[in-house]
Amino acid sequence: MVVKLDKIFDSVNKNNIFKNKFVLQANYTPETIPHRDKEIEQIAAILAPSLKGEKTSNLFVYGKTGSGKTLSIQYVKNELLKRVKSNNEGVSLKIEYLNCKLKKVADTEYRILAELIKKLGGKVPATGLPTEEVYNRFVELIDKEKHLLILVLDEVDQAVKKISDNFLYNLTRLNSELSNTQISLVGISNDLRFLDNLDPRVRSSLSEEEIIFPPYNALQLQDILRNRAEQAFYKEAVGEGVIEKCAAFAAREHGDARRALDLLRVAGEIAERQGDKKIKLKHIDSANNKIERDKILDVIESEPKQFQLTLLAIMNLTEKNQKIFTGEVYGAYQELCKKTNTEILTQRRVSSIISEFDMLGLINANNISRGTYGKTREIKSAIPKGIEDQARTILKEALFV
DNA sequence: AGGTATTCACATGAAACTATTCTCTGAGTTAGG
DNA sequence: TAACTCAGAGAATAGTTTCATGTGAATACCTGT
Repeated sequence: MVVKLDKIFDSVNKNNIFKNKFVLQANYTPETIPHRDKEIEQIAAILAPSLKGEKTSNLFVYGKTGSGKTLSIQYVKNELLKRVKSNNEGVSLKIEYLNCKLKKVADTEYRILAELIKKLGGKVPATGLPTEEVYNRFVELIDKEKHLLILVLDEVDQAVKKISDNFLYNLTRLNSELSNTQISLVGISNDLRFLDNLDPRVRSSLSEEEIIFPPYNALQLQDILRNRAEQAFYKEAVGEGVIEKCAAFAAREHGDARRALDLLRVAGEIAERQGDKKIKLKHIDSANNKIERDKILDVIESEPKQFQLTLLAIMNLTEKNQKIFTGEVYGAYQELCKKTNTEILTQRRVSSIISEFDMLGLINANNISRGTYGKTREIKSAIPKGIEDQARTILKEALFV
């Protein structure tokens, strides 16, 4: 055993691939953002009036995941703040960034406000207050002194989906209640249709300005990857065609740069673990599989118990039949509940759970009608064959079946 | 044969309920002066 | 009398249940030829 571990530790020590892995991690902010000059300039132009202490237009930013939205905004934000500091003209500018997607941080109106208050140096209990009161405290806090406040709401679509859009309406309307401070909103979304199903009042005020981030194409992705790879890896560690292949993979997925970087990092990790001195093309393939697999298994593992029971029921049934229906799933689910001594939920609820799995992409469900035999959903497992067994094991362990 | 009515087995939505978590408030209690 | 404790009221949220309503097409049921 000892020998084995030594080997592993040695291989880490030798580490002839990574120079600085941090560069490839998701939360790393590079100094340069290639191929986004135009967008950054636009953002800067829109937000520039804030330097003079004027309220800027509200801004709405679109773009698929990994197209550099957040990065660009952060960049402009930092530059603005730097400028304000050096200008020293007594303009008090605050820019707060908030990611609305993070669970437990910001998925209700209350929590978003609470989080903002916390970031601005205030304090508010995690629960117990009426939402109205939190608004008041928020207003009180920011209106105390003369400020210019720019709120950056990342993934607003998520927030609105969960909360309803009058939360945004309240925010836009807040300016009229403020005497000292002015608020501008910057919304970031990766859903292009998001604005369409928004209250017209909110829409018009939120999207005074709009910027669309086009996805990166394969060549641009290569640039980005090369840029980072230089810092992340030792010179000889990246094999021929590796960058190109990563870029190609990610380009296929709507030009997601984050995905491309992940791919490169995981490929590096795999190469390292296998004791190779170089990242080769085959490592990328395994990396691609691994990322895909981990994503699915993570989701499965972190799902609540009732969800896991439902999923196991579905998996057990799909093993026997190609096509299964809601009723059968509910039946199998009930059996499992009895076996595991779990409370049985109503069919209505299980139906919702099935819908959620569909959204997560763990299953495919289609509404079909079977004539006299009723209308139902036809369910198919979307878990790749290769990891079904692993998935099943995880489920069984989690449920003590 | 062709047309229409029925019927099934759920889907989908809305509202109401439950348990839990947390703050705030004010009454009652305690300890010190 | 000030400080402290503690129970109860009120809020918010997640996860559910209850109730109500919707629905697509295979089949049953007519109907007139």
